[in-house]
Formats: sequence, C-alpha cells, structure tokens
Amino acid sequence: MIHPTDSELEILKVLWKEGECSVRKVNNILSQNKDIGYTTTLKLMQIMHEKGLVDRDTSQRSHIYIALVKESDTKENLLSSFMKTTFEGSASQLIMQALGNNKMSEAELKEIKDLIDKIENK
Amino acid sequence: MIHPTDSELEILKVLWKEGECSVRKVNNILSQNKDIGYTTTLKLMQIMHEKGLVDRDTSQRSHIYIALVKESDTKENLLSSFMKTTFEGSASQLIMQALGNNKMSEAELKEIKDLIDKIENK
DNA sequence: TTTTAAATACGAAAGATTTCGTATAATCTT
DNA sequence: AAGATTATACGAAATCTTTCGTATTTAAAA
Repeated sequence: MIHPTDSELEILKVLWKEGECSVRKVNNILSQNKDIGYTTTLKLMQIMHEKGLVDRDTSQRSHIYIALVKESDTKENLLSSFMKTTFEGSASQLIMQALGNNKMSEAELKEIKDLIDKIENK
Repeated sequence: MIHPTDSELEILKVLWKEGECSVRKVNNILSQNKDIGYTTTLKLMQIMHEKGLVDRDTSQRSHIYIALVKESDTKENLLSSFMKTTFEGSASQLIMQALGNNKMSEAELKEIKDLIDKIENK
C-alpha cells in the first residue's frame, strides 16, 4: 500500500482534521509550526495527487484538495512497517515497550485493558 | 539522541544479537536476506562509527565493531519519534491501534495485562 | 619474495525527499 | 484597461540515505 513520507503525512493530518482545503489553507496551518514556503507545500500536494494520496477539485482557480486515504488505514500501515523494521514485526514487543516508557492516565489504561478483554473473549 | 537510519538499524540488530563483529561477518549475515555489497556494509559501519553508534577495535587488520547504543534505548527513541509523528505522541492511541490490528497469543496478551496491572499498582 | 587474496579508505554516483526560484496564468483593484 | 495580487506548473537545487567502484594497504599463500 501507499506510504506517505513524513512531510506528506503532515499534510494528510491537516486534511483529515480540516477536510477540504486549499493549498493556502494547508500552508497557513503548517506555517504555525514550522518554516515552510508556499510553493513547497504546493509541490508536495501535487506529488501527493500524482501518488493518489489526495484528490483535488480544479474547477476553481484555487484548487481544493481532499484526502483519499483513510486516517486509520494509513496509520495502520505505517505502524505495521515500523513494527516490522524496529520490533521484528512483534506487536507485543512494541506494546510492552510503549507501555513501559510512557505515562498514561487511568482512563487510558482502562481503555486498553477493556480492549484486551474484548479480544480475549472473542 | 542519535537516530539510526533503517540500514543502520539493520546493522545494529546484527551487532546486538552477535556481539562483536567484523564487517565481513555482518555482511555475511545481511547477505542472507538481501543483496548487499561488502563495501556498502563497510561504508555504513564507518558512518555509524563517525556518528558514535558503534565503537571499533582497529588493532587487528580486520576491524572489530561493537554497538555503542543499547537496543532498548534505541528502540525506545525510535518508538518515541514514530509515536510523535504518526500518533500525535499518544502512547495509548498507538497501543490501541497495535492491539486492534494484530493477532497475539494468549501468553502475550497476559504479559501485557500483567504489565498494566503492575503500572496501576505502583 | 612474488603473487594472490582480503581488508580499509575514499569519493562519488544513484535514489528518495524536501525545498524553493521562476515563469505563467487567472483574478482582483483601482 | 493597467497594474498588483494570488494561483498553479515546472524544473532543478539541496539534503539525506544507500550503494558501489577504485585505489591502497595488509596479510597470507605459493
């Protein structure tokens, strides 16, 4: 499946959150966090369009972009390859590492436990 | 902290598993899984030495390399930045995704639950 | 000792990703 | 309508990573 690069993922995140966006809008949002030229964002979004990561409506002068790949699918794929390269493909190894090194709220821990129970009783 | 690239990580994995290694040995092991020239492996290990990822003993003609970064530390760092870029830095989000999309054995699930209990009762 | 084999060093090509300058076209302002 | 503003298109520079060719050195073999 299609793997967005890091920069492409940043743009996808904006599109997932905001929905339809012009390049200008995406660039304005990205600019809040880092120095990025308008044409850089434009070029990236054009590349993403070539790759099929986004669709766009060119009926107006300002093209409107929309994500074509789903957030959950994309994250699942990214996670899966990260798991493969870094944790020998072992989900439990990764989860143990993540549990060990991160403080989580009671609620989050409960949510995780509930999901495990659900998996076990299936 | 230092982030090994994907190729560097592959080499680190060999060093973690095998301990001290010559370039030849590392290359032999890597060659089992993919087509890789000897000088490519050599160059990578030299770069890793410059970066401080490995140390080496050059007292013999064949230099002996050893990992300087710990497996758990490295994986923790890689996990942490992956979590940041892909899951907004949320460990629970990542764990939920990993749990949902991967089949794990009863034993693995139990191990995870036990760790959660340990965290909660601390 | 001469030849052969095997190691390192070095530089640079090849790929992938990110960035931006410049040209051109469309729209808005006055 | 003329000029200023705001888009897109395109190409190519810059950076990072991976790969390998070639030169040189060291050791082993004949």
